[in-house]
Amino acid sequence: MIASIVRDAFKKAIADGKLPACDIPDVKVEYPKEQKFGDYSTPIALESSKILRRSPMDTGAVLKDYIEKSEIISEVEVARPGFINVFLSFDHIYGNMHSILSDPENCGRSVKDRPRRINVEFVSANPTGPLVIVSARAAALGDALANLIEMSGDIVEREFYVNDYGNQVDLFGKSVLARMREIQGKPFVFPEDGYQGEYVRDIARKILDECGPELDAITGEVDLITAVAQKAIDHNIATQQRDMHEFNVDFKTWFRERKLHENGDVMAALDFLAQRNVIYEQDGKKVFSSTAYGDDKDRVVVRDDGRPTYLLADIAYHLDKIKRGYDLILDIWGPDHHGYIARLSGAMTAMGHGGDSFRVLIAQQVNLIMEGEAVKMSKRLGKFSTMRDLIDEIGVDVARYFFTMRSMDSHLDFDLALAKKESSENPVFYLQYAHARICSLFREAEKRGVTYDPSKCRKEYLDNPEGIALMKLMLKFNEEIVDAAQACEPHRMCSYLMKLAQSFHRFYTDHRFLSDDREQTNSYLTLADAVKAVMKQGLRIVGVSAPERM
RNA sequence: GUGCCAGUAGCUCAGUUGGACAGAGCAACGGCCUUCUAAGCCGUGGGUCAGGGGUUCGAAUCCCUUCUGGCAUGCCA
Repeated sequence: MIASIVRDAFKKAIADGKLPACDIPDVKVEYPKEQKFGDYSTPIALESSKILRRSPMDTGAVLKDYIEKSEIISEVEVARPGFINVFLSFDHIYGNMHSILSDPENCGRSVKDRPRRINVEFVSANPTGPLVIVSARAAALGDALANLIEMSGDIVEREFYVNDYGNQVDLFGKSVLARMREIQGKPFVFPEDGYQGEYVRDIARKILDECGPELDAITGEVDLITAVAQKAIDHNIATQQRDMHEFNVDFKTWFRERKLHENGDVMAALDFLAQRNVIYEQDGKKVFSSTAYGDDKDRVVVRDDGRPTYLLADIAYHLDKIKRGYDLILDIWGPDHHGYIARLSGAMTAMGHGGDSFRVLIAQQVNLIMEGEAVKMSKRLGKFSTMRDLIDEIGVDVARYFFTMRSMDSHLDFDLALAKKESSENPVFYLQYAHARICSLFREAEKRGVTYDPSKCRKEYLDNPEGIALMKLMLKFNEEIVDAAQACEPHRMCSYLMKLAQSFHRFYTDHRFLSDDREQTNSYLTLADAVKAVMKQGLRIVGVSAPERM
C-alpha cells in the first residue's frame, strides 16, 4: 500500500519534470524500529541516487511533496542520509480499528481477485510407526503456513503423502508377523533390521484379536506378509490421523503411494519423462539425468529387475499434483531429506512445473532436552519420543506454539522439563492471558451494567501513546499475514502476537478500562474488543486456543 | 572429500530479502496490587553478531576463507 503510494509519487514527479526520467526501482518499505523514524520508511532515494545522479536528500524532498497528498498519511519526513519516513494519520489507524470490529471473524483476511490454488504437503511420515517429534513440528509449521496462505487470500489444500508401499512396508509386515507368532507361542524368525519398538507387539496383539481367523485362511507366506502389512499400516494410519486431528491439523487428502503403483501412474511418469528426453538406459536400468538440473549425479528410477525406485513413485506423485492444476506446490520435508531436493525439483522442472511453482521447505530437526541431556529417539522408544507423549505431557497449545515460534530452518532445542515446569512463565500463556483478560473485562462490564456500543466510540480517548501503539499494530495485521505467507515463515505470526499482547498489557496497566466516565469506558472497550478479535484470529492461525478465562 | 542447516546476551532464539544506536522471552537484580485477572507492568545489568579478509554511502545480513556443531551424501522410504 505504502509502496504503491511511493511509486505513484515517483511517477508523478517524473511526469512533472521534477525528477529525470528513469526506470522506477523496486520500492522497498521497511518498518523502522524506532517511532521517531515513522511508521514506514523507504530508502528509495538512497538507492536511486546513482541512477538519478542526484543527492538522496534532494530526491527525498521532491518525493515528499507528492507522497504527502495521500489521505492516510499525516506527515512525511526526509531524514539524514536520505530515508523517506512516513507517518500514518490518526484517522486512518482509528478507522481501521472500526473495520476490524465490523467483521471480527474475518479480520486479517485479504481478498484476491485471482486467488492461487496452493497445495501444501507436510508431515508425510512413514506409516511404519508412531509419529515422532519432528512430525509434530512439521505439522505445526505446515498447518500454520496453510492458515496464513488462506488468510492472505489464496486457496490452500493440506495433503499427507502415505508411503504405504515398498521394502520398508514389507519389512514392517514381517516384523509384525514375527511378533504375532511370538505371542501365539509359535516358532518365529525376527527379520534382520526389523522394527524393534514395543509398539510392534501392540499392533501384533491387536491384529491377532481383530483379524485372527481372517489371516489364518491365508496360506502363502508372501500373501500373509502382505496382508499383515496392510492391516498394520492401516492401523498406524488411523492412529496418525487421530493424532493429527487432536493436534488441530486436518488434511484434505491422505494420498496413498500404493494407488500410484496399482493404477500404473508410476510407469506412466517414466514415459512422461522419457518423452522429454531426460531418461536414458544403463546396464538394464532406467536413469533420470538429474545432473542437468544441478544434482550431483543421475538417479536410477527403474532397477534392472524392472521395479521402480522410490524416486520414480515420488515423481509420479508430484505429476499427479501437477495434473490437479495447482499454481504452487509446497512440500515441507524433514531435515534428512534435503539431499533429495535437487533430484525432485529437477524432475519438476523437466515436467514443466519448476521455478516459482514448486518449493521445498525443510523443517529442521528437534532435539528433545531432558535435564540438560538430549533424548535419543531412534529405535528404542524412550519416554517423550513420540508426538503422542508430547501432547499428553505439555498439551496441544504449548506444543503448537513452541514449534511455530522459531523459524523452521533453525535446529530447535526443546527443553521438556522447562516447557512443563515453567508453564506459567510460558509465552503461550502470556498471549492467552491477554485474550482472557479482555474477556474478563467484558464480563465485569456486564456485571456493572455498562452499555457497550462501538459506534459511540470517541477517538479522543484513544489518542494516547498506548492506544495509538495498539491501533497501529492492528493495522499491520494484514500485512504481517501476507508477508509471512509469502516468505513461508509462520514464526512471524508468533512475534507479532507477542508484540500485540505486550502492547495490550501495557495499555491495561496505564489506563483504567472501567471507570465512571461512560464515554471513556465505552471507547476503551471498543479498543479492547478489536484487540480481542485480532488476538483470537492470530492464535487460530498458529493453532492455539483463545480461552475466555484462565 | 562434497553438499545442506546452524553459530547473535548466562539459556532458547528473533532480526522484516543490504538500512538508522543489535532485539525478545526465560534466568539475575530493584520497584509496582484497598479499585477492571500481578499468568501483569516499569526499571537495571548483560554482546568482539564464531574468527579473518572483501564488496559500498551503509554488512549480523552479500562474496571468499578458516574454525565449531548437526544432518545428508542408497538402485531404503
